[in-house]
Amino acid sequence: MPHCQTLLQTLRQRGYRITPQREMILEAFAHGVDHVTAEQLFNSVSQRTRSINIATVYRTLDILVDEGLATRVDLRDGQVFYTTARHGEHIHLVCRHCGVVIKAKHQFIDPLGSQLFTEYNFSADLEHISFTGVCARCRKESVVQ
Amino acid sequence: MPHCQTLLQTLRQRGYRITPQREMILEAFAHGVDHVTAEQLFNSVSQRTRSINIATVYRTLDILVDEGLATRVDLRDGQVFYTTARHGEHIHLVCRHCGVVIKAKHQFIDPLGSQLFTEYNFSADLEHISFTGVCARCRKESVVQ
DNA sequence: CTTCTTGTTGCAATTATTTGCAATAGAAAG
DNA sequence: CTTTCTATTGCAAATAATTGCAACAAGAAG
Repeated sequence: MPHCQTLLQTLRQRGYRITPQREMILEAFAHGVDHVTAEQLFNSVSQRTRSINIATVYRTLDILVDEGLATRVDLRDGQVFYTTARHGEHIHLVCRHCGVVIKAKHQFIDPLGSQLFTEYNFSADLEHISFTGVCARCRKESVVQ
Repeated sequence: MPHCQTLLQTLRQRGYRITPQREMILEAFAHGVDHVTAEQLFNSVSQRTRSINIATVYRTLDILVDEGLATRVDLRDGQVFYTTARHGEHIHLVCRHCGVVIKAKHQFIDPLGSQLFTEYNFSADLEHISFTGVCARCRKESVVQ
């Protein structure tokens, strides 16, 4: 079953209505690249139909995030990206100096997830976590702390 | 030495000019509450002077983040907060369902920081990290995954 | 103290995101 | 299939955040 079908079914199960707009947004979202912005999704869907509004894209993405089906990734300089669980789990290491994004092995974060659950009864969404910091090159080049 | 003086000195050392606007913003930032929005800082400084512009607040906060002196915390529903390193290290657990924020012990994340440094030579900013997820109550009440 | 360089500011315009509301249309029930 | 309820949409307006640019001023140099 394609990933977008999974998303649609999940939303339906949770009481959301499936509209043509949502179908198209979810299809573009699930089949697209790793990270997309709301704007990119809107443009993608716009090529197929005129019955789509940027507000609807934002609202649909909000639902996905609230339901844990997507993650909002703030990769520096204000650009907000969205990503699905489909693209394999990994950690993003974002350099706040040069903006480079390093994909790190996800396993490093597993112990943390367990601890947060045990200690705080909190189920953290760690599928697509991202950390900011300074990469090796920028640390060498400048006196950036 | 007050925290705002430390911030000022650090910025000066790194080649930034110290303007009255920056002094006032940093003082409000360092002496204020744990988390503030750009808007709140602007209002705070506005009470003292008319020589302040919201754009300057945003630009100053951007510098602080780039320099690792502040952290941008996206606590759900679009509100962006900023926090300094002064307020003790801790992890934020933000429920994506009800929005509650739980402060967790910071020590849980230390091993991760070491691993990222060893494996990727990446120096992650883990002072004020925040994770989204679902809190215990919301997990009980609904069928939220 | 004065000069000079260039980083910083304020303003206004732009872009990004959210929201209120009336019209529309899923989907459950008959 | 039709009705009914109400979630969802599109639109326009509101709000949040960013950016270009000319005027200004911090701070180094003399």
